[in-house]
Amino acid sequence: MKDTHTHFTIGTLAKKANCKIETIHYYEKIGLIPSPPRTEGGHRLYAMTDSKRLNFIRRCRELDFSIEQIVELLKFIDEPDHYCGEIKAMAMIQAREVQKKIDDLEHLKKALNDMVSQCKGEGFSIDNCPIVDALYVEPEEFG
Amino acid sequence: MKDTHTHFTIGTLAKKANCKIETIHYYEKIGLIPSPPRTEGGHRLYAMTDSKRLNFIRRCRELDFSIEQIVELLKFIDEPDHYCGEIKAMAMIQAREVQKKIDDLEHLKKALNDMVSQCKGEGFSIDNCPIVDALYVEPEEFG
DNA sequence: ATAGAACCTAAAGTAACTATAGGTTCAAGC
DNA sequence: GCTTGAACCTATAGTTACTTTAGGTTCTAT
Repeated sequence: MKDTHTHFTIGTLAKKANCKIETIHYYEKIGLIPSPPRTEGGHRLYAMTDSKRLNFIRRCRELDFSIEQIVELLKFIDEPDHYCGEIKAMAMIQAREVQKKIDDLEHLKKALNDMVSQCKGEGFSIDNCPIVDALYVEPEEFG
Repeated sequence: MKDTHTHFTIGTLAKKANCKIETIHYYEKIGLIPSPPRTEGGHRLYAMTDSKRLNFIRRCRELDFSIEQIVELLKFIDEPDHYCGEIKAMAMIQAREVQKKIDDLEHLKKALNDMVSQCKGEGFSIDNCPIVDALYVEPEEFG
């Protein structure tokens, strides 16, 4: 019996991280995750650490972080010799970025909800739709 | 004197819609906006209708609608027999999507802030990182 | 031993633009 | 009328973060 609890194939890793095998290949190619050991035949073998790392990456991607930003975040993890001050500073910068993104999205949400609440959905034709009107905004200077 | 009030060049249109000339070229190429008439020399000439349409497209893009979704929205606008219920539905779906993203980001922000306040001086490794722990979600079946 | 699932590499395709190259036209100033 | 430079033209390549395709190899279960 193989030690399937501590070592698994790329397909299993993909399922664990909820992504495709090709995505893992891609991350390896760009150096976001390390090249794992292989079987005799060349199949990749992963461990829990890899799963955690990939999971982190995928969650960050879901949150719209760019690969470049994730590289930065992973520095927190990959360089444990960093002093606390540096880590703190980077985490704070990252938190500010996140806040900015939240603010942007709140704005977006409000715009969408405003449109929705002004529109009764029925009885309005396109010529008389608040959503269309809301989106057809002329710029101040070039009307 | 040219009729600059009703006809303008691509550069002017770009400014009106707050986008680049190349983006307009691109939209024309993919058929999102019609090919306008040209001058003798081949320069594109636009009218107010074009400006309105492009403005609508750009606003939708700002709201994270995909080009494909915008094609759908424009169908509703181009076919006056449609009611705006469809547009409302799409806006609602979009708003829900945005809310989900906000919730995730709030989570991440908390994780980052927690990390800042928990930082005591040692570095974090992959197995000992508050951010990773906060983001790592065990998959249901594959723990 | 063999079938088929899972894996491998390399290259091309996708969305929604952006950037570059190299040439043409237009409008203003002399 | 001529020149100059901004604005425009086309076509192609580059960007990000993957996904898809093609064609071949390995692994595992019967």
